[in-house]
Amino acid sequence: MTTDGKGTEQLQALGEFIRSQRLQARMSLRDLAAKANVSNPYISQIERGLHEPSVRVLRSIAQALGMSADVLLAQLGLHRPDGQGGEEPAAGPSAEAAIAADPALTPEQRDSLLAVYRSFVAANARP
Amino acid sequence: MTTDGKGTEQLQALGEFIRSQRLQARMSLRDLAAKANVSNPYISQIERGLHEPSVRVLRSIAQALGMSADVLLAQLGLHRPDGQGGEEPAAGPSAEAAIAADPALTPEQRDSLLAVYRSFVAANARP
DNA sequence: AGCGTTTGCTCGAAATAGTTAGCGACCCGG
DNA sequence: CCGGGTCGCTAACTATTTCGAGCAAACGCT
Repeated sequence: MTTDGKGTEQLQALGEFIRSQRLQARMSLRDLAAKANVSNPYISQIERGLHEPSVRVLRSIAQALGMSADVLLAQLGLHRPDGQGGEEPAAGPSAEAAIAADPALTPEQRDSLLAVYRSFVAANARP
Repeated sequence: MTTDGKGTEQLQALGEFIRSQRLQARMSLRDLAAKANVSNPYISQIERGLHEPSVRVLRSIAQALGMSADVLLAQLGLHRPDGQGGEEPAAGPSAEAAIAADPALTPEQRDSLLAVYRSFVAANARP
């Protein structure tokens, strides 16, 4: 009700993002669950977009993954529900090359960032 | 359990903040409720710290009050649990520009990726 | 082969977020 | 003094999140 319809997409994106981060950190569901003080099945459900976690849980997960909670909240659509800004210059090759060449990142961080980027593009390209 | 005990404070702070903003906008509980598509009693309970609203409701309230949802989330304790207040631009337009300009990403994805990137760089610069 | 552990998942029950209905207190016009 | 209006709040109910217990498949080990 209310304003449903596209929230599901956001949820799935959030879940895939969390999963990609967890795998990148070589953690099992139970590892992450323990580190975040959340039950393992619940993490599983969140990763598959079946539930919308509360801010408390979101914060715990973010902390357990060693990242700011803003990132996860951004996934949930913290900004405008309607992504209409009005300026789309486009043009330019994908960010992959720039990430891979950035000297401010460690190799692991580059890997992680590229993984996230690819997961985004993949999710984006699915019909 | 877990790490509770201070969450109540945050909740009350959030509630008082919302109430003050609502009063400043000369709105009644019912006005705000209607504008945010939430029931009036629930707003009342939130304002008195009896419940922790979900991100969905939080976003609606923020929008109805004409402010960014970040502000309300910050009230909820989004800030660093580690009393470190340093968030600096630092400048390093390496991959940032490429990510921001990538046309294969949705606006939300761009923001997320940028947030991850910045968190990496920040962690990197930390002793 | 077998045993034990770990992986991710499904299925219910408990806790909590959220709603609809309605109450007493207050204000203003008649 | 009575309606009719709004104000914020409480009570009872429904919907959702979150948890604990247990399952099948896949792993290594002797």
